[in-house]
Amino acid sequence: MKHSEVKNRIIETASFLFYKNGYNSTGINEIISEAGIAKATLYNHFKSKEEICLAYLKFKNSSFIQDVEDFTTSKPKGKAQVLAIFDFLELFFRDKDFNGCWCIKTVSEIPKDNEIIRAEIQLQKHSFIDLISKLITNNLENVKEAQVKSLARQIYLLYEGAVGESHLHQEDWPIKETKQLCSQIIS
Amino acid sequence: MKHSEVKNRIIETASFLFYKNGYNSTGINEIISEAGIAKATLYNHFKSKEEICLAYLKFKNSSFIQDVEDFTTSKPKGKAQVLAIFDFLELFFRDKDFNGCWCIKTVSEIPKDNEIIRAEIQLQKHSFIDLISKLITNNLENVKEAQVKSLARQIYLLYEGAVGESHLHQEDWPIKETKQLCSQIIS
DNA sequence: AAAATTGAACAGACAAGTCTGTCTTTGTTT
DNA sequence: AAACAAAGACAGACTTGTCTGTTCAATTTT
Repeated sequence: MKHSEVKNRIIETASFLFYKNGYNSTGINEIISEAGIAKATLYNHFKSKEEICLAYLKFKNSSFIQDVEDFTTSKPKGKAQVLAIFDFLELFFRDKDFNGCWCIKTVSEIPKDNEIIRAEIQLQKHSFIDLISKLITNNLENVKEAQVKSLARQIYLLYEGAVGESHLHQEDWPIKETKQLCSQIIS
Repeated sequence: MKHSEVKNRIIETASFLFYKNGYNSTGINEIISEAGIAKATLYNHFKSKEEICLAYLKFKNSSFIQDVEDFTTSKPKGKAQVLAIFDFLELFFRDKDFNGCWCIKTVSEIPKDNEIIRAEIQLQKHSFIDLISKLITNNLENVKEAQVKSLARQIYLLYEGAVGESHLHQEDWPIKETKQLCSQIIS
């Protein structure tokens, strides 16, 4: 196996396990045995478990941003493209591997003073808010420039609430209610 | 110290540590040394760490429900009493011990198949939704009976989103934005 | 006297990370 | 083409330390 392939395999395996079972509950031994690699190989690619955690967050986020962009742009222009993020979430929720937001999960597990992980997570969330901002300016003509930031944040908050609560309750009414609410505020 | 006082001391100490540092990261040894009791005493009151976790969740929730009720009823009747939950959250957020939602934190840490903990958390959230429903029917006369459930859920989702995101970003704009949004939908 | 608490030792599992030494693959040099 | 070298992957033992939960004799409280 190529060098970069091994690294990807580690990231994918660790991501699957971290997301499914939690960061603290997933041991290095579990990762290597699942990935079918040796421990020294893992530590040849990552200098610590925390470094794998960062790679996990980045991996999840880049897939997510890509998927959301693809999904929304496949919808007809206008309000529909904005509301599409909730339809995307509905699909995400129905997936058997759905386990809520990886950022919230990770923040809940790491010590409060871990600035490195926290900074990465805040960065990711801001990139998502930026995506929503772009969706707004591209699709909602009647929204003034000065309102975009606030509106993007509100939609973001609705989305995040829906992710967490649909996961907690294991039901999809949080998605439906927030989509309904979003529809109200963009009309 | 009385028997029940010891038990309360364990619950308070464990709650403080679980909430601050996380459930998995808090060991039994830390709890007993912080509470100043012997390990056998702890296991005389609780048969497992999971049982302490349940007591922790119940302890946090009953304080919370009580505090929210006291705070909202101290405000003038009408819209203000509903919006007061976001002012309450603002105070909660400014508290140095604020660490987000204990339910979300705990759900993020426990195995997916732990039905006992999960059931308790869902119960707590429903009791909070009930509280919001009562706030609506007591304060918003123009809301029809049939709309109460949906509106309560929406306000609940706004609140929960605000808790999680203010914690994640360590800023209070999520609280301000959701309060603004709430104000819009109840007018 | 009965009940509860104490400290300390204990068991057994598991954690992150290091290290030794071997095997395989790749690419370069002769 | 053959010999060689360097890189990286391999298994797995090992260190150091933490974890939950149990046991027990001694002491304190009621």
